[in-house]
Amino acid sequence: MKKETINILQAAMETLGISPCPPIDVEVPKTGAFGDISTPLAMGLSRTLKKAPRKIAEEIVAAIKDRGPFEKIEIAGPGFINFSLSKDYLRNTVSRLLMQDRSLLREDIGQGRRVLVEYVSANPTGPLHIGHARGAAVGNALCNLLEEMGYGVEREYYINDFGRQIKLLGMSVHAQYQLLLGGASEFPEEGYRGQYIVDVAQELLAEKAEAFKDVPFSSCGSEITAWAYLKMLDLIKSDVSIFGIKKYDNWVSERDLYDRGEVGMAITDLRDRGYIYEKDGAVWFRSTDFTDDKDRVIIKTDGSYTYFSSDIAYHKDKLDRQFDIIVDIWGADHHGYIPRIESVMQAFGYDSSKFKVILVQMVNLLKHGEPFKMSKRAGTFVTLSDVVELVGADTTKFIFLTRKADSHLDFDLDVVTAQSAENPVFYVQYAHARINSILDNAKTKGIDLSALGNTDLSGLELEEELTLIKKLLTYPIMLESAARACEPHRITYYLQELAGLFHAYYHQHKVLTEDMALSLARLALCSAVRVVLLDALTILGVTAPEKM
RNA sequence: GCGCCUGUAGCUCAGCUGGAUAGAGCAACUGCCUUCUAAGCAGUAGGCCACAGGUUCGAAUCCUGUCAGGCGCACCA
Repeated sequence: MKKETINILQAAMETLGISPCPPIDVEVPKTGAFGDISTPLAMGLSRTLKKAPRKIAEEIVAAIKDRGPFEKIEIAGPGFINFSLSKDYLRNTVSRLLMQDRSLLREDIGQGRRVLVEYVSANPTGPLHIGHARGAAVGNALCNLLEEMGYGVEREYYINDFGRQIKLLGMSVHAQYQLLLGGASEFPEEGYRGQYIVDVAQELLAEKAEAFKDVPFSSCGSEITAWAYLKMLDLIKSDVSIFGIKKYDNWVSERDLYDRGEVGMAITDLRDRGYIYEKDGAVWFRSTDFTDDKDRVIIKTDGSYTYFSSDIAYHKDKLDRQFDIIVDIWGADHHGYIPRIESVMQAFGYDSSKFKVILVQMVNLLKHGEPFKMSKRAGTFVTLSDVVELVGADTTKFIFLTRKADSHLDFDLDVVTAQSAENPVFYVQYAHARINSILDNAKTKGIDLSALGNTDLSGLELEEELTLIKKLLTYPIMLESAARACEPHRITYYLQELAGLFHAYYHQHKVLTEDMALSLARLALCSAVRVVLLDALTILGVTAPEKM
């Protein structure tokens, strides 16, 4: 619908000899009174052409020779050109959807361009919690969306398996292991105290028996740490799977970056480019040459690297892999890092407009309406797997996706579980299940559904039916804007609107009636709605149940 | 103090990158199940889009300032 409109307008502009033709913007009007699709084109031209917008609109409309699928083109308001689709075109849409005409679902806007999306990347020192779940839901849906829109997507998880945190994990497990054996109980000051540490220590005991009993951390620490780290990685991978997130393509290890010498090489590269200097016994990156407000230390006076060093190496590694777009999804508490990473990108000569950071706001977890403070160190946190068990993966994902990534979000465990039956995800899923049930019903009545795509649809006359089809036609337009803006939450809103239109239609009109031709036409319409519901839910990573 | 994010109905949030008359879900009130699933539908009510300027044909949307909340400002990771 969008493409057809633009083509018509472009042809008209050519006829009028208006060149260069400005980019043509079309939009779906808020109400049907303004047509099915509309353009403010004439208003935008009024300045350069020095003519009244309505006058220009008249000229454009007069220059349209082939009206395409539109039966009515009219000028309204300050100079909008409003297009209304013919009923035949609308009915034909239903057939095309049933015949799997993919152009009605999405446009290939990616054209194979390669996108890297990094998300979650939680430290491998414990299970994922509710905060990570939001990043996971958004990242997963965004990847699905971009993939569907024709981009070559790689999903990536960066593992901070080097440095202090991971050592603390090893020390915590070591201490817990000694405790289990009744040994000395010197638990590290800032160690992790969650139940999962006890579980892992018990596993260690089961696997290695008393091999490390009373052995000091200094002599068995690296072995235990490496072992515990692998357990944590398994735990995270299992959480990802439990939550119904598609598998990652790449797990990039920070330690590997050091082992392969990439950190050193990245710094050498920056030095060659003239962005490195030494001061006060430390080595600095002059990020102020770019967007950062202060320079950053990368090698401390004691000779060790800062965390930023491996970040430099990691982002250079991303650049070396030649992606067209690089997306990092971070918790909003890391927003202060954007300028310095952007600076790194620019220092390596990369067009930083191809680098995009999506900030996912913190999840404000509530219990009984009260803030529930989580601390991994203290072991008081709600794990992702707990939430999935309590609330369900679909509901959790859908809730996270009904909001812009950077809006604050209260996740009240009581509300979410108590009202789960009124959750918007069920509203949408219910529409899908309901259609399924109607189709089943038709089958048991002996109606042949195999040729719905070729059914005569002239019986679709009702306002509700035409409105429903128009909504289906806006699906690819919505998907495109969601993909361009990297905002998968728009899909959830579309779904609620589509489901709403369907529920209303369902209540006002029987699909299966005495009139067989009409019944078939309505069954076809229902099937077409189902196609889109299923498609959109799949992109969100939410299931579409057959029955509820 | 500086920077980033947020401020839209009683509550939680949308608002399609500047368009036409401001949108939904909860909560409140009124109706609807001998009819394909009531996890549903129909209706009522609810607004100074934080505030003040500016930009233009046109602003919830862009710019400046103010106020309020959140989060960052390490030779930690």
